[in-house]
Amino acid sequence: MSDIADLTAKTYEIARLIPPGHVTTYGHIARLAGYPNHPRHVGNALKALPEDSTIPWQRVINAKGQISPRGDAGLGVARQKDLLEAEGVQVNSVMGGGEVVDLRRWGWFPEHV
DNA sequence: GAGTTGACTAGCT
DNA sequence: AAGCTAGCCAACT
Repeated sequence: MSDIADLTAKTYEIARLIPPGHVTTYGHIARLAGYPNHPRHVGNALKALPEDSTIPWQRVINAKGQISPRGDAGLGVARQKDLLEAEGVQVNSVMGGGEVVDLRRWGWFPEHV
């Protein structure tokens, strides 16, 4: 079993632990999983999820608190924003089409799980 | 099998 | 305060 498969599994496992109404970052999940230098793969693992997955991928955003775009003209971003707002997370629109969450208020950053 | 890409970050300018 | 650079490493071309 490769380390990466382990990280992918832990990414999903940790994502499920994020409480509704909170968000965390790619880098933090990578750290909790024990792979502090692999934040990119966390994103890669999440983008591979099917749309009807039970994993709350919408609660994972980047370290700046922004919803990362994926070159689909913002469709995925809009869907993610909807899901977060439905849980009570405030998502602020930024000029240019970006969406941002205040990590000081909605962030979930446990030391370990 | 080498080069490019990316749902990232931390640090410097 | 906002933007750029370097570092990172698996997946894809």
